[in-house]
Amino acid sequence: MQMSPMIESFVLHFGEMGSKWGFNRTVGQLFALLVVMEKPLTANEIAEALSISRGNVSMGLKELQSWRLVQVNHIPGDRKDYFTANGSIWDMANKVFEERRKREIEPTLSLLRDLLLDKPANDMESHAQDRLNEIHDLLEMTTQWSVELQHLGPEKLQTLMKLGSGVGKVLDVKDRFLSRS
Amino acid sequence: MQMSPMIESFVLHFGEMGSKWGFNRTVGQLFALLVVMEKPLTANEIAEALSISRGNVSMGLKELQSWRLVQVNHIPGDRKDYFTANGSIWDMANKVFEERRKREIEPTLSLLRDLLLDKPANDMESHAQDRLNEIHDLLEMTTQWSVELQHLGPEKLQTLMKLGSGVGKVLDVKDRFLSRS
DNA sequence: TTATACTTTCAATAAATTCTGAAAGTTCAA
DNA sequence: TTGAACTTTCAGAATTTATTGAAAGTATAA
Repeated sequence: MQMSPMIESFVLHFGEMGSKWGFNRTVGQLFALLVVMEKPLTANEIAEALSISRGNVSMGLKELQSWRLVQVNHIPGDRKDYFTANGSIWDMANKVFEERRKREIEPTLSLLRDLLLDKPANDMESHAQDRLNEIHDLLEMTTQWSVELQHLGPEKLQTLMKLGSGVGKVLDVKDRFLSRS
Repeated sequence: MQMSPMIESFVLHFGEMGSKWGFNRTVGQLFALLVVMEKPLTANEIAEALSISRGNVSMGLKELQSWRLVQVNHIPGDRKDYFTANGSIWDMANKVFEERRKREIEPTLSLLRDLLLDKPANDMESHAQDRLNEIHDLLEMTTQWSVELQHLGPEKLQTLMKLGSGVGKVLDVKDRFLSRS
């Protein structure tokens, strides 16, 4: 399976960016390839296309499955696993976002909660706790918000985003509306 | 400079999380320590507190400066550099967010724009371009949005976040308001 | 049950990243 | 100027992470 130059640059770039996005190079490439390909691919085709070992592909697919980003398909009478990217681009972005929240934010939030339970032993700790508290509140608020935005569903979210900074105006409208009643 | 157990767990945790947040362990620890400390610290104090080499501290501080997260202070009659975290927790979160956008999103957006300029050579490329286009639009929209939200300023942003999923209702209110005139 | 066509695992190795500490650089008071 | 007090740099060492490929595992058809 030969990649066209366009697809190849995309795949390689996603590999490089992969590390910034929470997975490694191979996983990034794997994902990019599956997203861009029309047909489901077998593990061997993937290994060949990316010039990496079969074992590495297996690991990478496992990782992508833990992110719920790929789907396994079967063809009747064929014993191989066929892989595709799972869901629309929007769905995938959502999953990456959510997964990263779980991995990057939740553990910190949980530690902060623990540390804030203890009484500060001295001035230094007291000041430190103030800072921890600010961080906790910020993380909690943004987490909460992102959860709620996801529940809003794609359509409303898209409306909201297109509104852009116009959101400020909407808030004003709301204030005016409320103060009238 | 001895860290209290509470501060130590915080610092160590931030070190571990650091890698998920776009910097390495040492940089994460450095940052956590500066955030939590009331007084400015010298590079030597930091090295001692974290039990790492002086050179490593110098590198780490340089990195944090590139994120605009630390400030250098001087005390008259003292030749040493004194470091503190720069701005409120809110400011720092903003900076991290913005910096990550620049590093994680912009390069991809720029590559996608390039790849979308070429005419697709065949069916496979045509399908691939459709996918690239979806990704491009999504990234562009969210980038745009996050820029505008930042310009909104902390107060309005906080109002908006506290509104949570109530934002859906506000959108409805806006619709009703508009359709009346 | 065996052979076959596949997948997964994992120990060894390769590659990438981080860290150290000695040396070089800078600044400033004397 | 000099030299003391500091900072930065960078080559090599240590550590961490990723990759390979051979061996083990699994499912199916005959």
